[in-house]
Order: sequence, then structure tokens, then C-alpha cells
Amino acid sequence: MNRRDIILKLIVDHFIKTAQPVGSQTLLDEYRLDYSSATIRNEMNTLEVDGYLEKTHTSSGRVPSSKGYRYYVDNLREKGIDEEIKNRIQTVLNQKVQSADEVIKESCEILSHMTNLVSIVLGPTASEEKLVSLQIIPISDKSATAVFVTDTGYVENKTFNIGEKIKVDDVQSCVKLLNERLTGTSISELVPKMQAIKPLISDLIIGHDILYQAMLETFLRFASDRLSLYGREKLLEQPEYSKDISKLKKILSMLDSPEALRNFTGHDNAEITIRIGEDDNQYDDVSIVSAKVKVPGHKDGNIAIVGPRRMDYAKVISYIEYVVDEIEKHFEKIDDDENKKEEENKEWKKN
Amino acid sequence: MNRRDIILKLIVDHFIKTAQPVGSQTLLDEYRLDYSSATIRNEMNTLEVDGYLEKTHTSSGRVPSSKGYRYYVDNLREKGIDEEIKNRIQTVLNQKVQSADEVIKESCEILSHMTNLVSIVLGPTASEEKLVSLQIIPISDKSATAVFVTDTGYVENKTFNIGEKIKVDDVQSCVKLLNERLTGTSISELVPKMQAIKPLISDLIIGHDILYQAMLETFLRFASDRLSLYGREKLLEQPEYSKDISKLKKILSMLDSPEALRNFTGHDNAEITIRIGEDDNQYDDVSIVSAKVKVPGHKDGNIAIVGPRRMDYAKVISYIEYVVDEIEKHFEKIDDDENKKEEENKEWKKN
DNA sequence: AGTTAGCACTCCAAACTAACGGGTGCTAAA
DNA sequence: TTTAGCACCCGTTAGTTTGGAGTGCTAACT
Repeated sequence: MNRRDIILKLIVDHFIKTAQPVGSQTLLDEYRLDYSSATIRNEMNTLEVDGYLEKTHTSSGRVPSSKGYRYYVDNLREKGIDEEIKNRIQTVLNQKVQSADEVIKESCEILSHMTNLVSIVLGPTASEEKLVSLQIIPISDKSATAVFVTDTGYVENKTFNIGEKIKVDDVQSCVKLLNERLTGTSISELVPKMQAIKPLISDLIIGHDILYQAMLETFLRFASDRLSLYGREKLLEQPEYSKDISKLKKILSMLDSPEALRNFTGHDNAEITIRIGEDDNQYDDVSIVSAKVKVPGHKDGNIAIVGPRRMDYAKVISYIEYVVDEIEKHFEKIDDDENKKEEENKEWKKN
Repeated sequence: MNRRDIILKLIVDHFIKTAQPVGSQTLLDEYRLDYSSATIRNEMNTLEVDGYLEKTHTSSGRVPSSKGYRYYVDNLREKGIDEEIKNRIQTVLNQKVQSADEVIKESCEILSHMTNLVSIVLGPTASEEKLVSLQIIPISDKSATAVFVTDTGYVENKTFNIGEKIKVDDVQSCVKLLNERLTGTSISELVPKMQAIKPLISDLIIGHDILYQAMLETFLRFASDRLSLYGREKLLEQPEYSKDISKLKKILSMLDSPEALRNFTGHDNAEITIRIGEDDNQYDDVSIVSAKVKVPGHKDGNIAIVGPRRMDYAKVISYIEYVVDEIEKHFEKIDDDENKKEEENKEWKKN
């Protein structure tokens, strides 16, 4: 690594650690370099001219620019990973009972805990899932619960008050009808199909409008974004927000906007997408490291870590890579075992 | 209302509005009182001696003490209620489709929105609920989802990966067994009963330990606190937190602690419980107004509004009272209609 | 030619100062 | 009992000073 890179790396490292602009002397004091502060200053100057560093005012230390972070992330960051997260993740994976969703959820909690940042799980967009079952379960003489399940094991439910307007039988026959007509339908087609079925329902059932509305509502809930956040409160620990609460508002408003989050987590085919806050943007100080998670038998999902631009990219990226890798390996292995077993079964039957 | 009370009321009102200590002159300027500032000062002094007011330093305006707020809440607050919240709540209630849970949830969102505070729904403690149904729904050749429903229409689910260790049949028979043995069991007895059943399962099923674990885990999830928060982000708008982020941390940590929340919302039989932050407490600056919600056919739940001690009690209390009243009236009415209808039916059959 | 010591210069942050003003309590008169 | 008047308190704000961490430039040194 050439001298300029070393200096850039150290500046970014130091700034990530302290959240303070870094000066030439500090750098020298902290990391015994074998060239003088003047040399460092020269290098810093060219780094600034080239757009990797910025000054907060004419005579202050330097701060990495967005471009500087990018370069750091792409070329300079160290890739080690510490033992603690390994242990923790392995502990989770060793509890064999867990479904993929649960494993991912728990892993994200660990990620959030160990980075002091917010982690998010973006489920696959629901629209492609198919409804596989629709059941009605009477729970008292006054009410019944309808349970809807998709082919990924996602469950929605809706409780009906049975009574004057709606009879148990009505709900039953409605469910029967929907079951016949809707199983196998993908979530995105659910609402249009429902519209087509509407006349049938109104022929059949007394309280049809209410039932219809209720079902429709439940289907809409299906389509809503499946997104979980962990460790929101961790943000309060970040020094950038202790002064300036408005920055905190910005990042929290982003976390409240599923669209924004979907927007900034990887769409392309990359395994890992790194979004570094750009100055021109509404979310100028927000960085997002996101990774695609592929589990056999599931649609691809994403997990991501969200934090201020000054986040410990080296750590965050290596952690998230590790976590995703381990999760994928884990479930591939399970999948393989299954297949092998199945083949054995076939062999067996053949003989 | 005597003069002292008037003055105390105005001080509390003004402080709630401005979050600034209130002085005698300001009071005079803002609300044309017909006695002099000196008189006000005298009254303030006795109010302070009696413990209703506090000074932040020797010569500053007064701030209500905890006792002052209490007195205000009990005796001085105005009880009007404005039209906007009425309209909003009525809009919600008019969507007849909604179940109680949904109505409560939406009402709380409105409450949070209109008070700029956090509102919470504390479901009834789950332990009394009874399991009414346990179903297994195959969703692919590799997985199946078990769905559990309680007598209040609460649904939990757990997805199993079918395969080497677990067969569909195993899950089926396990569910069948549990269905026979566990329907009607209350949540709190679920775990002990499971333990009793354990030997049966291990006799019956190959992957029994995994299945057993999974079921157990789901039951534990049942027992976990059912609690929703709305409008967390609203807290950032409160002026007390713009300076002092540590206060914000305190209140957020409280919101993250279901135990603390349960602790500070009404246990006794009162319809409304008002907790005002006490200085000696860890949560010194947190006030909670909570109300019991009774809906026919449901266990009692609570809704509450959480905010800094300086909250607009008059508004919050009247809103929450209104909301709870309306919700209760709404569902009682539905219930009555049902009963009437049923009686009519009986009449009918008799003739 | 690249490196570095030296130096003048910049500007923020922290510390100090002064003035202001909103607040108090007390006293004495109405 | 109320209130005008007054001395006093102290936090806030604005202005000033100072110190220090930082810069860039130049000239001397490898």
C-alpha cells in the first residue's frame, strides 16, 4: 500500500473512531509514522484536491468525503473478523429448530448489538408469494378467526364477530368459495381476483359487503411491506446525534419509510451493496450496507445495517458478509442433507 | 376557584405550553389578572412552601412539582374536548368491519398523532387465554406451518422444515396429539402440560426433540407480552429532549421495557390511572396516563399515553377518556344488538 | 526531487467579562 | 390584605481574549 493510501486509511480509521476531524500531527502522534507531519500535510492536500478528503473550515483537520469513504471501502479496509460474532452466530445456528426467518431475525439482533447500529431485515416483496391455504377457525359462538397462509409460511389472520349481520355459515361458505377460487393465487393478483369473485359472494351470503371488505383488508395487509428493524435505540449512542437532534430525526424518518429503505438496499445482483450518504441527498448522512440472503426454497431477502456515514465499514461489512455466508451455508447444508436422503430413499425403493 | 388555585392552574398551563419556568410578571402579561405581580409572587411563595411549585434556581420562575401536577390533574384541569378527535374516532368506529383489536390500534394511532406523544396498547396478559385450535398446514413438500389460535382470536404460527429429521406424518400426528391434549388449556399451563406430554411424543415420533422444542418455543411466544407502541418518533418533537438527549434515552429505555410499562399502568380497578414522574425514581421525567378498556367478550386491556412529565394532562386525559368511552359504547352496542337478535330468534322458534 | 524544519497565519473552542433582564423577597405605605 | 418600590440574584447572551490544533508556504536538507 502506497503512502497516500496509508494516510487516507489512517484518517478514515481515526475519524470513524473519534468522530473528530483529523490533523497531521494527531496522525503522527497516534500511529508512529516514519515521515514528518509536513509530508503528511502535503499528502493530505493532494488527497483533498483529488476529492477524498474535506475540511470543515480553512484550518481544521480533514474529514473523509463520500468519495474518500468509497475508496476506503473498496480498497483500504481490513477484512478480519473477530471471534465474538462468530461464536454468537454459531450459537444461533446450532439451535437446529429455527426456521430461516427466525435465524435471520436473531442474527440481525446480534449484528445490531455488535455494531451499535440499526439492522433491518427486508423480506422478499410479498407480491410473488402464493396463497396456499385459507382456513376458518371458530373460537367462540360470537367470533371466528380466518387464517391465511402463503407458500413461504407467512401467516395473516382476521377475526370476525359473528352475529346479526354475519353468520358462521356465511363465513364458512365464503371461505370455502375463496379457497376454491384463490388458492395458488399470488398476492399481487389477490385483489383483482377478489373483485371478480365479488358478485358470487354477494349472491351467496347475507353480510357480503362486510365480509368482502374484511377479506380485502386482510389481503392488503399481506401485500404490505415485511420489514423489521432492530436496535433503533442504538443510534442514540452515536456521538453525531448527541449534539444535533435534527440529524437523528432524518435518519429515523428514513427508517420509518419502507420505500426509502427498499430504495437504498441493493437491487442489482451484487451480494453486497454499500450505499454511502451523498451530500446532495435528503439522506445525506445515512449509509447503508446491505446484503442479499439466499436460502433454498425461499425468495431472496435482504439484510442491511443502517447508520451515520461515519460508520465502521470494515467491521460492518465483514460482519454482514460473515453472517450472510454462514446463514446460507447452514441452510444449503440442510437442503443438501435432504436431497441426499431423498436419493437414498429412491435407491431403496428401486431395489 | 380561589386565587391560589387560579394561579397554580395558570402556571401549570403556561409551563405545559412553553416548557419555560413561569414568573409573576409573565403570568400577569399573558393572562390579564386583576391583582399585582407582588400578590402573585406571594401566592407563588406559599405554593412553593406547600410543595406545589419548584424553582430551578434562587431567582427564576416557578415550575410545577410532581405534587403540583397531581393537584392540577385532580382539581384544576379543564375537561373540554375538541371536535377533531371526535370526528377522527367516529370515522374509525364507522368502519364497521373492524374487530376490537383493530379499532383500538387505530384509535391509539390517532391519540398519538393528536397529542404528539407515544401511545401504547397493552393487551390483556396472555396467560388466561385458552388455546382453541392447533392446525397444521402443508405449504410445500419441504415445509409446513403450524397455526395456533386462542379464544381471543390471537394467532401464532411456526413453520417447520420437513425433511430428514422430521416427516410430515410426524408433524401431523404430533399436532393431532397436541390438539387432543391441549385444546382448552390456558397459555400459562401450556408449558407444564407440554412437559407432561413429552414422553408421549417421544414414543410416537422420530424427530421428537426438535418438534418438542419448536412447539415449546411457539408457546413461549404466546406468553410474551402483547404490547404495541405508536408514535415513538413524536418524542423527538418535545422541547425537553432537543437539548438533553439523555432524558430521551431514559424514556425510550422505559418504552423498551414491557415490565416497566406494565408496572406503571393501572392495576387497580380505576378506569383511569395517572402516573406522574416522581423525582426519586429512575423514570423521574416520565408520566403515563392509562385507561382500562373493556370490550364484551374480551379480557380487559389497557391503553396508555406516555410522555415527559410536562405533558398536556387536560388534553391527554380528556382524549383518552373519550376514546375509551366511545370504543366501549361501540362494542357494547354491537353486543346488545346481538343479544336482541338472539332473543328475537328464540321468540320466533317458540311460536 | 522528495522530505522536513520553521514560521506566519487561520479559526474554532473554551474561558473570561460585562451587561441585561426576568425573576425574586422584603419593606413600608395604601 | 394588597401593592408599589427597591435591592438583589443569577442565568443568558454577547463580546473579548487566549490557547491550541490545524494549515500552507518557503527554504534548507537529504
